[in-house]
Amino acid sequence: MTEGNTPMHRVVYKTIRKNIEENVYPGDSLLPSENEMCALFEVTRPTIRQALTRLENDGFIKRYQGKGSIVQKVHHRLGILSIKGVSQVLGTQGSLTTQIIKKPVVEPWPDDFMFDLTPEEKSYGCISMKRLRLINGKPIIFDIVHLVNIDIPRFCQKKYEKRSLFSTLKNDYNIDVINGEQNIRAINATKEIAKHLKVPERQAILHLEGAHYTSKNLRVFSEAFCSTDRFYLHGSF
Amino acid sequence: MTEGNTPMHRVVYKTIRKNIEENVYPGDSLLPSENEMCALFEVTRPTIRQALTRLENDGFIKRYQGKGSIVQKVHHRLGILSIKGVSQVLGTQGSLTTQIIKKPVVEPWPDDFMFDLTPEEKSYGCISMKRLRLINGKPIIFDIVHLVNIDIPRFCQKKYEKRSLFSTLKNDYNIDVINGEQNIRAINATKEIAKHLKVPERQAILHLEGAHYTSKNLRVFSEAFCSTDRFYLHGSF
DNA sequence: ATATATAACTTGTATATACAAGTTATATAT
DNA sequence: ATATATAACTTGTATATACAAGTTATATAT
Repeated sequence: MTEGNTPMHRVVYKTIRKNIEENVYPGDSLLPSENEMCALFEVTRPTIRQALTRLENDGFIKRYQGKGSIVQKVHHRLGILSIKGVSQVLGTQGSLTTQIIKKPVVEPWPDDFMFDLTPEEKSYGCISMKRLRLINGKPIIFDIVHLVNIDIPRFCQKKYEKRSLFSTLKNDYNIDVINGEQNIRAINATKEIAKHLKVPERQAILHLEGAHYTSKNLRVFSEAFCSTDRFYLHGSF
Repeated sequence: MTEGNTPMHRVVYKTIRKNIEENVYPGDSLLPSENEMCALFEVTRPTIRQALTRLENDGFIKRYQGKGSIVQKVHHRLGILSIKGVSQVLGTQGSLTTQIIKKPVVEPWPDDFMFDLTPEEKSYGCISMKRLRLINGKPIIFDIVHLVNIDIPRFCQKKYEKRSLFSTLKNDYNIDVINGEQNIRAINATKEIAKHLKVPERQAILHLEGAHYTSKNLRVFSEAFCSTDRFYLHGSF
């Protein structure tokens, strides 16, 4: 009924999602039918359907009565929003690359941190790093990450140019993001932000403050500044 | 098993949601238990649970094992995001009021409309109106609505200062929003936008282009400009 | 080769039933 | 009045079963 302590509907959800993210089930393909998955996972249809409902809700698949479940193309995401090109000529928005502006380093929290911290979190201190994300060589996001310094071994020594921070946490440390929140504003670019994003100073920039809640005693905070002249954020509901 | 043509899990979802929105179940209160609702709606637990799962997913309730389902306070929403004050001293963000800048009027589509239109939609033309939304007298959103002119009787004669456009569609015309999408950018305020929002020209403004898909052959488009110096948009995932 | 009817698949909706795990109310002992 | 154990509630997880409604594959007739 469960695998270890994980309920089967969660096991099914995670497995299918992982297969989608790793292109085992590519975008636009049909997932195995519900009956096939019952055999695969050795559970019954209501359990499979619970997992599929959540996958559909999270945007990974779309279900059609009588036809099957179609895998949706994975978009680059920023919290609840995905990044989309002003011109769709890029296909899947071109390749997203990352430059590390400031490598991960242990330091005290900034004085006026954007989210309230618990006393425990304050006492741990934080690890911070700065990244620039580019699509086709054009900088579109400048972000500053802070995570609680709960003494994750060798975290600061790892390379993040080619690996997602969150997939590193998941794969190397078995730390999963459970949920999160984002605050969104528009600000005029400061000199520093303008320099990183290669836009004129005072140009309008999206400012996103996000907090991710994980399966361990670890919150990950991100402050992202996005240039939206050639790319925008997209949400559906 | 269904009510008219509506499956019971949807009837349950709509009824509970309506009761929450109309304060029959106020924020922070306990919903009736699943067993009580089975009796109320004359269905079984899986059907109730399907509706509750969706209510929780949409942010209306939060469920606690062994305890019950707590109604969440309703926030003013803009698509998938809610409006939150920079200072939470406002409680539920103060009162949101609406001024109609331009009353609903039938007119041709703008030449360079933000979303692609079908030939059918183009031939119908549109109804458009402009609104200003204020919190505690401070303008925060200037929005321009276009909806396809499918000949909704007396639509242009109705008052929208005190009524939601979407609740008017739902209650007077039985037209429900099914889903939608939003594109989000930051722009520098033009002279017109600055005037409406009472901010300096060229100040950074959130620009949201939204399309709502309804139960009838009607799409509703909204172009919103948001001042985020005292309020910001919030999303959770 | 083509059209049509039907079989066989798919997802959608729903009831019935059972037990696990968490919280709250109540009974009892002191 | 207080502490503790237990009963009674809640939501969480899951199997079993059946039929509805939509799509696709196949069989058959021409």
